[in-house]
Amino acid sequence: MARMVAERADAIAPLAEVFREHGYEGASLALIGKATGLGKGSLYHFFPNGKEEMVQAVLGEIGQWFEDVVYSPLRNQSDANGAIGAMLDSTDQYFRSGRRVCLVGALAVANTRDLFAQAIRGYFVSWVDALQSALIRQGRDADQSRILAEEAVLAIQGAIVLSRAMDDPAVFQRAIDQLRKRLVIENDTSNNKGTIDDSPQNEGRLV
Amino acid sequence: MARMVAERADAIAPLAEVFREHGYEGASLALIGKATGLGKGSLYHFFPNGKEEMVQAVLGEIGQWFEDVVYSPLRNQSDANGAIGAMLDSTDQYFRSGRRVCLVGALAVANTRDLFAQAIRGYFVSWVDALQSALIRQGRDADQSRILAEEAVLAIQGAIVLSRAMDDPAVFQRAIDQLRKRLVIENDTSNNKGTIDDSPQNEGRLV
DNA sequence: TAATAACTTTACCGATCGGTACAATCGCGG
DNA sequence: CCGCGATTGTACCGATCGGTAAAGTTATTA
Repeated sequence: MARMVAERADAIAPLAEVFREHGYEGASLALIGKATGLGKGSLYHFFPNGKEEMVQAVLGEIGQWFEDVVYSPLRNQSDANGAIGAMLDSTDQYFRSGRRVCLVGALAVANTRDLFAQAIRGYFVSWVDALQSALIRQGRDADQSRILAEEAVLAIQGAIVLSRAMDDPAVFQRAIDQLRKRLVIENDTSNNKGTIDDSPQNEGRLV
Repeated sequence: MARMVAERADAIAPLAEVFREHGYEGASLALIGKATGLGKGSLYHFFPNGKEEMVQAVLGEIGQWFEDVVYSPLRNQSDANGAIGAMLDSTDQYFRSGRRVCLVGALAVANTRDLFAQAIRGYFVSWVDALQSALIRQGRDADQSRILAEEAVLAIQGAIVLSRAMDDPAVFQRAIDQLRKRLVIENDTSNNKGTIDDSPQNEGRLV
């Protein structure tokens, strides 16, 4: 027989899925128990503060994953341009082209926002800051990078909403494509370094 | 004493607010009763199919409002450029610079999406189609207009999420500003119906 | 192997859920 | 002023909610 004694860490991933799919209030202890394979006793053993602690644990795990896979490369990787491209790839995979909801974004628009305000805010602030850092290292102006980073993060959240509303992952993928055009500087080794066009129509595009 | 007998139409606005603030599952009949001032008896008299019918009624009202105020001008107004600008103004006001959640967007990411899939899809399809129509009438390429319209609608949804997550309406307003730069063509020196606003907020912009 | 800690099962709690039934009340046309 | 349909208040339903208590079982350690 497989091990009867579970570990807290094993519950995090199923918890994340059930909260993503049903939201904070919609995820009942019955659903949570089914998703994790744990009874109430075990759940309250690992998370004495109930659902709130479960979500906090999930948010911590999500934050750590993004820190390792997305934010840290954006901040530290010498190839800023490559880090931005990798961010778009990771994001597309993580959100399954919009089929998977962003739990943090969903919590941000729910009435339970205040309970997790700090974690929600931190998630997005880190993302925008890290992306801005990479954009600046690409050689862009700091203010323009700020705007661009905010626009990019916001577009990803909006793309999830819209692609789910349309029930069409292509919507999400088009949004990622557009972001790639606006954020990643194509480097033809043959030609000059080029300049960055900050005009409204071609904002941030290399010309 | 005010009239004791309520009308169904009077309940729609409070219903919209309570569903916006608490979501479909989170809006209990107790909350709904408090928000509308109606008891269960009245509520089930006006909406025999319960909460689902209430939300459908709200979605219908929302759709009608956007049709009248946003979509129709985008499609039919001869001044396409002006209609786009007006759309951004209306949107900023309607969503209270991100302080007010988009019910349709919130339903799109909730697990109850399937119940209202048709209305949700119609809301966004109409928006994107109408905006594309205006962009084409501005003289833009059809394919590019499609992409741009999708990006704009998506950005508005994302801006709501992000500005709520940050608890900062300025995030929403920056997003609207950026959209104005990208969507509204300012260079029409020919027949200029507007005036130049020199106030700090709108310096040098056509209003 | 005995003691102890970690984990699980089960039964149960009061509160609230969405929804129903129905009698009482209201406004209005006759 | 009557009668009738539209509206409302209230009591109630079974189900489920999040959470607690405590006895039982398993793994770890000494």
